[in-house]
Amino acid sequence: MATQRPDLPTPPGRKPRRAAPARQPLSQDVIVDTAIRVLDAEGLEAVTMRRVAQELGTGPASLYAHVSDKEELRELMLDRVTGEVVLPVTDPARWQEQLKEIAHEIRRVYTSHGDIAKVSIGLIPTGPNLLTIAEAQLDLMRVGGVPPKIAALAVDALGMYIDADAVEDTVYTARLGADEDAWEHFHRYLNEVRAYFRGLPADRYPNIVGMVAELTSGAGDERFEFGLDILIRGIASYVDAPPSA
Amino acid sequence: MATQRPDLPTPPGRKPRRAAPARQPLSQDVIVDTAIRVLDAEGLEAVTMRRVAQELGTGPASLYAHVSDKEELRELMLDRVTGEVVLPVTDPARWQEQLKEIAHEIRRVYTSHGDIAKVSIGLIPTGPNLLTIAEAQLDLMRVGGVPPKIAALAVDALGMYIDADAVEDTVYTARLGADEDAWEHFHRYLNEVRAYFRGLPADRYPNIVGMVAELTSGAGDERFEFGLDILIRGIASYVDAPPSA
DNA sequence: TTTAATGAGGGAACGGCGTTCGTGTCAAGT
DNA sequence: ACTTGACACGAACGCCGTTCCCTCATTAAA
Repeated sequence: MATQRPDLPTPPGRKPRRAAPARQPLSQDVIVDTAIRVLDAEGLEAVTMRRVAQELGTGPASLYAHVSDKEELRELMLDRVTGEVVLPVTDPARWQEQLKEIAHEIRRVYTSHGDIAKVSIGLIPTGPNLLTIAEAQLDLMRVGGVPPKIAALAVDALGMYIDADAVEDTVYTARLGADEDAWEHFHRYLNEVRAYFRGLPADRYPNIVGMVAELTSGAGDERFEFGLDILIRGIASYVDAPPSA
Repeated sequence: MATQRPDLPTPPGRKPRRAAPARQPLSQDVIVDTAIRVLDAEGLEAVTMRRVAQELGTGPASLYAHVSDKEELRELMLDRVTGEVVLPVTDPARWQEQLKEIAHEIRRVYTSHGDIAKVSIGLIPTGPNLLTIAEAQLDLMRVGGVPPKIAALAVDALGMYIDADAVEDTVYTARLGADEDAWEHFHRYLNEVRAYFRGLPADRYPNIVGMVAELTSGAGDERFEFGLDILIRGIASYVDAPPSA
């Protein structure tokens, strides 16, 4: 950083001011901002107290005045990120499509922020942004005629599916950093898996061997869409009466 | 440890034997065994190289002759655990029920082994035990008349759902150790969440406020069963023709 | 205007982590 | 009897989250 030179005596007529003359004053917001910048650039594992502090030109101890915990910082990051999700205006005629749109949107936001989905998994959503999303989903299912109990569980199941997919996505994207040949490595690995499946004993694993193509095909988007379709169909199967509003 | 005293000369007539006289000879199997014992007792976070080594009465460096990585150890643990899953014999008439039975069985095994589900998430299943499970699931869907492409994706979606549910389950079970009053703490927290939901502005979150009971009810088992039902219904909705065999 | 209280900032340290290096030790092969 | 090679492991490196405690700018009270 070299903003300080303690080896030189203070010149006369100049009071020895604080170390960093005009740095931003360190608040929860700027900490979360910085943490997300590190997350985007190097993944969730790189978001350590020390790293964030260093990025702000200070020591790790300074963060604990604004954030109680590393866990709290992670949850704050998640809430900040979920604020980027854009929700549609409920259209009763398209409730199933809109449910899918929301899922795709969440996935888009998650996968654009490294491994952040890992924070979401196994966390009861209480942040305002996540609540707004849940509200939109519940609204769509209400106008679609899904029974309340089913709708409540569907929010849960959808969330789990989106989280798990996003995590899976980023696991293989983030392997070996975001170097240019990460894709090549991934494809190499996928081909290894394919060869491994094909080479399995056909008498013990007839279905797997016979379905290698189906099991290993599908880029992230397509696979996600299919799984989503299964879920939405399942949800829709509970609809008895048409919506009233 | 103090099993050795290099500062004293070796007494005559006694060859200075190895430190530990008759310890088990350290193999990949005993390492995985020990790791799982720690996992069961104190959770996945406690499974560190040092901890496992200590449990075996040795240093962490010794493990690296049998296990390349902590990550590899985790995957070996997962594979060992999935070996406990008991699979039904395919009965075409009950393919949907049996698909559910498998899911429940996996969940039972996972939740009986601490946070092990965290390892499963975002990992292409290549271990023999996980492959056997996938084979059974594919077989059930084949006889059920589910199109191969859908079946392949369904295996994935089911796995994600089971993993995510098991993780969520253990997150709140494992909070504050497995002390006797962990449940009480959990219920206290759940009541806080309920009160928080009820206190939300009803104009912005009408559905959430109106569905507090549905959203926060359901012990793990019931919730899991409902989500599973949604998934199976979705899968079944793709069945066009009845099975041939 | 002076003084006292407040509380954020941050240097240093503690205990623990994954992993590597180099050395020691022993059993099997020659 | 000697070599060799695989395994065991003490020690160390560079990380980590978190806490202790002192410095010091700011602010409220006198």
